[in-house]
This record gives sequence, C-alpha cells and structure tokens, in this order.
Amino acid sequence: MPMGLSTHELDKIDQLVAVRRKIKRGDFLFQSGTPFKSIFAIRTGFFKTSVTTDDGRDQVSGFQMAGEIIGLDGIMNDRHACDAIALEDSEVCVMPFDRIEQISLEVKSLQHHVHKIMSREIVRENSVILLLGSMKAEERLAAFLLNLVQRLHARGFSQYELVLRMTREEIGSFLGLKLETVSRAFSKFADEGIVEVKQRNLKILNPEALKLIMNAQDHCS
Amino acid sequence: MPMGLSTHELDKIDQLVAVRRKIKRGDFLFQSGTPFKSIFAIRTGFFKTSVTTDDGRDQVSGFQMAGEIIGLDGIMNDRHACDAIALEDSEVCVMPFDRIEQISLEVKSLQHHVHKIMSREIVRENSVILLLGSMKAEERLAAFLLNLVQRLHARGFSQYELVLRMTREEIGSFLGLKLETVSRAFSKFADEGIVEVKQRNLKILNPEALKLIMNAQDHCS
DNA sequence: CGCGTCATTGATGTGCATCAAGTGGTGTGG
DNA sequence: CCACACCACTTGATGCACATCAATGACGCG
Repeated sequence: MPMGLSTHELDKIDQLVAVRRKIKRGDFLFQSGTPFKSIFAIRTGFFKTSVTTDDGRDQVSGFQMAGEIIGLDGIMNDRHACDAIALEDSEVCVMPFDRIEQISLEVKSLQHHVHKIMSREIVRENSVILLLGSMKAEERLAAFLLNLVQRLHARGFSQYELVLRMTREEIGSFLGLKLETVSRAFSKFADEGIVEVKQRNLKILNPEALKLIMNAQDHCS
Repeated sequence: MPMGLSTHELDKIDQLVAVRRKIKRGDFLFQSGTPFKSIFAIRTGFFKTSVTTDDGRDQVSGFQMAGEIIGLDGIMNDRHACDAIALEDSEVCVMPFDRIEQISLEVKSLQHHVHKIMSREIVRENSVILLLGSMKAEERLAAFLLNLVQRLHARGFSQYELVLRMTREEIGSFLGLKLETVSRAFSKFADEGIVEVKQRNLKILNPEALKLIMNAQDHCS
C-alpha cells in the first residue's frame, strides 16, 4: 500500500478495506459475465483465474496469492471477464471500485498506486504471452516454478520449499500443456536432482539449474 | 474520448494531446528499458509491440492501429516493458502520464476512462493468452484475422478487405507459430475459398467459415 | 536489372498430445 | 477401523501437428 500519507488520507483508505469476505475452497469469488462492482485484495488463501471462449474452451490465466489484487479485468464493460475460484479457503478485502475512484480524486498517491497495479497486471500478462508463445514444456514449468517461489519468498515463505495449491491439470492449463506433460517434466526434474516432488510438496534443490532450463535459448529463432 | 464534458474540462484534456510525433516505418516509438514518461494515442499508422526475455528470445505481443493506446506497460517501474515499432509511417499523440494523472484528479470521467483503457488491455491480453494456450494453428490465424478485420471495420474500413501491415514472420511470432505454418494456413484458407490472399492484400470471402474454424472445439479437453 | 527481403511449398523430424493402464492418497460409509 | 470408490497422479506406447531444413518464386527498391 502507498506510503507517506497523512492520517486524513489514511482514514479515507481505511474506508476501502472495511468489508471482508471469506471464500471456501472450490467456490467462485466471481464469475465471468456477472456485474463488476469491486476489486479484491487477497488477505489469505490462493486463487486461480480462468478465461473461457464462446465455445466452451477454457484456460487458467493466472494464480493469485495473498497480497495480490484480483478483478481488474471487470472495469471495462462493468462485467467480470474471467472466473476467479479459490484453490483453498481464503479471505479477501472487498474494495468497491467506485469508492476507489472517488477517493483517488482526493488522494493522489492512491490514484497512482491503482495505475501501477493495473500496469503490473499488463506486464505480468505480457510475460505469460511470451512464455506461451516461445517456450517449450520444460522451460515453461521451470519459469512457472521460479515465478511461484519468488512470489512466495517475497511474502516471507521459503525460497526453496512450497506447496502447490493447484492440480497438475491446472498447471497444465496455465502453461498451455496437458497434465501428462507437466507430470513428465516434474519427473524429469526430479530424476536430474533439480527438485524433489512429493505430491504437491515441492522442494527446489537446484534453482540455478531451473534458471538454465528456463533460458535454454537454443532452438527458437 | 469521454463524452459529456464541460468546456472547461475539454480545455484541460486539450492540454494533453498538444504534442504530436511522427514515427517512420521501422523506427521505435519506444524501447524496453527506457524511461517511461508518456503514453501514446495512435493518430495514423500501425505498430507492433514486442517483449523480450533476458536470453534474447522475443515475441510480438500485439498490433496496434489508429485510435488505440500504447505504452501502458511502462507505468509500473517507470520504464517501458516492451518495444514499440512502427510498421508504417505513423503519427502519435504524446500524452505525458503525469499530466494525465493530474488532470484525472479534476476530471472524474477522464480518470474512469483511463481505468477502462487499462482494463481493456488486460482483457485483450487475456484473450491472447487463451489463444496461445488452447488453439491450434488454423484456429489462431482465423481468430487473428477476424479480430483484425473487426477492429478495422470499427474504424470505418471494409469488413472484408484489409492490408496486412506485418510480415508472415511477425504474424507467426504473435500467434506462437513459425512463418511457414502461417503461410500454409493462409494457403489452406485460400484453397477452401475462405479468403483470397495476394501478398499482403487479403479479402475475406467467407467470414462464417472463419468463425467456425476459430471455434473448432473438437479436440481440446 | 540485380539484389535482398518476404513468401510459398515440399520433405523430414520431433515435441507434445492422446490413449491407456496402473498406482497411491483421501474420504466415506458399513 | 477397514473396504471401497474416487480422484489426482504417474508412466508407457503411439500418433499427429507443427517445427525445421531446404529449394524456389515473387516483389520492390536502389
């Protein structure tokens, strides 16, 4: 959250985060097509967002953890453009977007903060596009794991150990791969001593090797 | 641009678009890593944006035409996160972002407009992610062509004819395919009488067929 | 006119999807 | 507390879509 605010400004911002909401594992935080009112700051838990085509194909477009913001896609059109589903019991701060805009008129740093958050989402999606468009299966998984552990580490968790909150199928959907391919890549990494996989518990033994794999850069023009 | 403004508000907004800049074909509008100051509204011309990994891989992340906004990725970090290159001689309105934020504090509708534009970019990227993650070559090309012609049509151009401003390789890069695959897909569409391709001039003879191809939905789970 | 760039088309290879069988962990009801 | 069913996962065998390699053709520009 933005720094260097007066107490008056802080009061304003407090009004935003007044309402909280608990979401059970497997439940929707919001669904594509439903009216957009608020964005959400994840307090605890873990979510996935997924987009759907007219013809029923769908794909995981991101995983979100505590401290991250979800729902920005709804601003345009006043309707949510993706589904958000809790992968574990979670709690979010409900932040009505019209309130945010109103307070942003008075608190300049909040306005800028909102812009940064939206820009960050654009940049994040850019890197997903890059991943999907130009990386091979193992490179994708390596990039995914490094990204995940880096975000967890920034939140005070271990730099090497993590619990995957999603299934292999959901990882595959996010990475544009089939679950079998994800599974095989995990096994290969494990064989090579790069990671230790026990169910959804993962230990990264050799992060440097993962970075090398991610940057294979051999083939693609 | 936002509607229903007072003349005073319009004056404010006029201050934004005072500066224009011409970009020659092949030149950068901005480069990844350079300081971010402004976003740009394309007045005339055509651009591509491309993202790059540390190891030198790069990919086209979008094509932008007149009336579209470019540069939103730079807000976070105050550095551009992608390259923007003109595919033909172009002209843009330079809109200093700090000015936008300043005026947004006074003109509520402008603030909301900015949010919508950023949200639209997020939604657009979501659909690119969906395309890259779950569609086959011909489906991708069909979706690409339909999207392109739809945007051109919204700008008063033909619903069926267009000139491709980019090479096959750039299309391929955007779609996560090799140029040969793009070329073959074009030839296949032409054989089937769905389109007429003469170099970069394209005529869509059967838009419905393209929509069907895009929504093939047969295989993928 | 000749060269460079872009595009087409064919032949071959390969990475991942698909299909299929089997394992292990978890939760439920007897 | 155990038996059963279910689901997530692993692993192997096979096939196919697209990449890769290579040769040729069509523009456009100096």
